[in-house]
Amino acid sequence: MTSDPLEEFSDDDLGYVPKEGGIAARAGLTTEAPYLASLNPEQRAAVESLDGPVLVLAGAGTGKTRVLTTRLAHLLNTGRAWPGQILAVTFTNKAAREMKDRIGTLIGGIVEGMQWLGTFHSIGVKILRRHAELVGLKSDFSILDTDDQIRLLKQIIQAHEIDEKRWPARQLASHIDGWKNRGLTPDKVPAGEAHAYADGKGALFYGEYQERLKVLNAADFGDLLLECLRLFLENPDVLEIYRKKFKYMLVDEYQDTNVAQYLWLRLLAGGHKNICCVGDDDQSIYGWRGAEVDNILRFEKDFEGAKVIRLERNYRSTPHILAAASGLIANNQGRLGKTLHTDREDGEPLLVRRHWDDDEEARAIGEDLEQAQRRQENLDEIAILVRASFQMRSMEDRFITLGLPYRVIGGPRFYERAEIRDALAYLKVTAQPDNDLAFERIINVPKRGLGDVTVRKARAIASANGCSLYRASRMIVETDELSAKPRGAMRKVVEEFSRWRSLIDAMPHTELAEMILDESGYTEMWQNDKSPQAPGRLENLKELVRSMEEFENLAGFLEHIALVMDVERAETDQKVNLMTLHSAKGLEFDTVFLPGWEEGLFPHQRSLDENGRAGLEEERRLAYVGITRAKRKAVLSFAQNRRVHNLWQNALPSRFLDELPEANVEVAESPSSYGGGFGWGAGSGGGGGGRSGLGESRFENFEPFNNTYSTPGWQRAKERHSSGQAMRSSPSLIEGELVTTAEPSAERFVEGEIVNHEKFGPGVVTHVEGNKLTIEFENAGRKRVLDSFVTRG
DNA sequence: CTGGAGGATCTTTTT
DNA sequence: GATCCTCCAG
Repeated sequence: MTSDPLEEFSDDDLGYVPKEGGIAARAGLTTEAPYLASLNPEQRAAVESLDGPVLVLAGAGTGKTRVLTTRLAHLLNTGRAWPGQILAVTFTNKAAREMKDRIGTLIGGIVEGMQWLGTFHSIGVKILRRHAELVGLKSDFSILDTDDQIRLLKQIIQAHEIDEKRWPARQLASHIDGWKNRGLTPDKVPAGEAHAYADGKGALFYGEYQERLKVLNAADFGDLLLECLRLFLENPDVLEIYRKKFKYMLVDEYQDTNVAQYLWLRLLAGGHKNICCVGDDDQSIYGWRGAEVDNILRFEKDFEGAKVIRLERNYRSTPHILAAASGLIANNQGRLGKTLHTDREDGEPLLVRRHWDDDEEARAIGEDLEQAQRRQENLDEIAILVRASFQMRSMEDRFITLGLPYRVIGGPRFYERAEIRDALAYLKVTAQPDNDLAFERIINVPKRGLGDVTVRKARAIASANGCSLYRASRMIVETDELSAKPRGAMRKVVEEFSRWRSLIDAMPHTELAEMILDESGYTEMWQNDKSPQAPGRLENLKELVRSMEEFENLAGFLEHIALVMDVERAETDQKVNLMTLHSAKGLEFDTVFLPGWEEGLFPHQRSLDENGRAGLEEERRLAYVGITRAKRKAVLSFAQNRRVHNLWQNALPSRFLDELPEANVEVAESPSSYGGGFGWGAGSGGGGGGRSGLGESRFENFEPFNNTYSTPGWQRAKERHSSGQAMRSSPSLIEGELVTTAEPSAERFVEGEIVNHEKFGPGVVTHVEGNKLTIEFENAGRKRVLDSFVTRG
């Protein structure tokens, strides 16, 4: 079969224009493709508007992925473009894979030709490797992960003798990431911002870091885009190649693009302007890592003559769920505005539950899950979505006790585990001897007597000779620079690596990997380790070798894992899903549990403190994402007491709960609510319900717990809450509300005051920070608590 | 150079 | 509570 047009198409046929009718015509299909018939009018418009800039505003559950894939199929089917002429970018590997799969089922094997369907990063790498020399790299440059990045920055910080305690490398890394996200090279960093780190050394270090990367022939994640952008800007001829090549562009989750990505897209779309962006401003939840909601809000201005298509018909959720989510998100100001509607008529209101503490919350959810299990419901269709990962622990504890099958999605990434990184470092050094960071990582793992001193000597030789650490190590063993013991150890390491390298082409890469791990003593190190995690780590190492089987060779495997930080595990058993709200985006479940709707946790205090109103709105979008994951049922809950860092904090119902339309919400006391043995102890002072302040949460005082809310601490907390609510109308004051808001002086505690805490007993206030008190308790030691938990005397 | 003890910091989310 | 880091004694 030489008639397959794809076989004749080479990626370098840039000027090639497919003949009229394209693949479909050749294959003898009719003009009215069957896949169009099943679309609703808006979806169809989104699929068929092929020319010029198009923004598809796709609300939650409106068939976004379907539109994207059908549009791709349509482009191919109508002969507008060959697979290799379409650029389709996503944010996650998962999304890219899913799109590939779905196109595959739609139009068969053509997917193979879609070489430019992938994440921003993977496409960036592909382009960079081809033109690496133009940005000061070699085409086999290595890709640093966050960990490598931090270690490299630490070296730079140390070289400048900066106190790393005061200026953590992490912080510098996040500044640099931020700059890269905004498309700023070191020379472009605004002077004011350079001062954010180490009294103005930020930009300087950024520059040095970039230089080091070039010497190491490496790029970090941010570079994959930024350097690509620089490549295009400095080499118009290169840009022109890609402008011609990509006749059509497709962008998924456009609301998540950062400035660098936006600039990159705009450059590429500059010629033909056939760019279609799909997204939902209401689901923009990645502002903290540089995403600019503004990109989507500004689309019509940026791309002249843009067509905007709204997908508002929801195929996922019940009317109650949709109405609740819509009511909530309507509180946001910066949005394009959409009204989701559905034809469904069934459904029950959202359930809001109050719990005493996080354990009770977990217990209640556990009971619901057991019931669902008894009713033979599909556990895969149930999810618990939490704001912060620490919330997962009480859930997991409970599920383990109950023997409920569950899976954690997103959790600690496989490739980020220490043992996996070590093993990978061995493989990397074998394949790429000049990978200094990898070599440094394992030069003394397992312990072989090559400590700091030895490594420093080797590094000195390396920089004196302008060569890599590995080469320097080879040189150093020929000299008397090292004393006998380290020299012998070093010689052994270096020789082993060169032996392993010589075997790369001689044996299957999986076997080689096993051999390296065994002969280096790495496996043995964990076998001798008595910690309870050790067997799991050995298991992970086996899993790693197993996962290598899918790849042709070592180099292919290493390239893959640099970009795909997660491993897909085939799961067949039915399990309840546990994950963060962020990783739930794009998924849907029959029933969704949303625990932890408390002020400070959700919305997260940090979001409010650091980003004020914008932070609050992003949190609200996160809430919107959470609710709209549910097809049939959503159960929201909040706990009045939550353990954070092992000390108890009292909490108030999230303002988001109050923003849900009453008609769509049903309030329930926790089914297993008996308050436990904690008790509020003191205070019976009656009549607490007298306040009818506008700001009071309607979830604070429902029966039958009313009487417990009259303690002085609770009263204070309520007042604070209402002052917080008052601030909602004057958004500029959002920052620092609740926890740091000053109360009327009469209520404040001062240092040295003797106080009593319901749980910890008597103690002395040693420090006051807003309403956070540090108290030296007679029996419980030093704790940080909120003032509403203690009484005078 | 190693290992253990003690201390600080932290828990938003990802390529 | 956990992990990561630093410091100090062998």
